[in-house]
Amino acid sequence: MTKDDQLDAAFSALAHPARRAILAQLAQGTASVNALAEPFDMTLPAVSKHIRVLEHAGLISREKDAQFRLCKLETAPIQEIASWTERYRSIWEARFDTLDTLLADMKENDT
Amino acid sequence: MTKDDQLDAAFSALAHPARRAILAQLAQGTASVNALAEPFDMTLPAVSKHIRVLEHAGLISREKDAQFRLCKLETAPIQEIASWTERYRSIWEARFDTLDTLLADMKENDT
DNA sequence: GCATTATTATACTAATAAGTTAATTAAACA
DNA sequence: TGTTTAATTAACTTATTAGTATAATAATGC
Repeated sequence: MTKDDQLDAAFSALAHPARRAILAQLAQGTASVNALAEPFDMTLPAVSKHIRVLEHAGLISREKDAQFRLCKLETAPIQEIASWTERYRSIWEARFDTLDTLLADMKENDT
Repeated sequence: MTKDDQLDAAFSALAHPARRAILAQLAQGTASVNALAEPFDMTLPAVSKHIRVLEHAGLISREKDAQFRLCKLETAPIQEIASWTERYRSIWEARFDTLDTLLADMKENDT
């Protein structure tokens, strides 16, 4: 899988609020599928599918524990995304500086 | 539009390599639709649609200039995503520390 | 006014996504 | 062994996505 494919999968997986909510739950620690499904107004197979999508994107891993499948957050794809956003930081900071200068100017000139 | 919807739109828009490539082009400065389409092996209407998706997600804005529609990168949604990833930074740093400690341990004990 | 250039709209196809219900697998437990 | 609990698979529906070709709009420049 190319880097682009990995980003495709990660961005696409994160483009659903239920899946982001599942990751937020997993930030508190590992959990079973049933536990993860509990807060949602959705059938279990639907949640199961969301979990598969997250796993396919490498955002979670799974471990069998008796009759449970414990899900665990994996951060690598999130780090990839964070690093992708960094390429744009200089742009937004430059624009913020511009806005900042403009605001300072306005204050100085009492406009 | 709720914050969740904004993130949905942004993540979803970024889940296509052509759209990320368009943003990369726009990081160099504004550009017309034709200029943006040039590097792609794709029809113009297809690129036009990708641009609409980016605009809908707030990732670009447009300005009419004669017969051209100049596209401009907008960083707000990228900042939102960067900020979303930050919630998980403590987790990946903690794990890195663990790995780090483990490696140091191995070295110390010559295992 | 008319041809050219830039862009979008329309109409269509094929693939994928998100959800459902019902059936199945697999381990635990009594 | 039979039942319960956990989770997935299968089959299906509906909606959306990504692309195409072709037609339409809109401004420019001769």
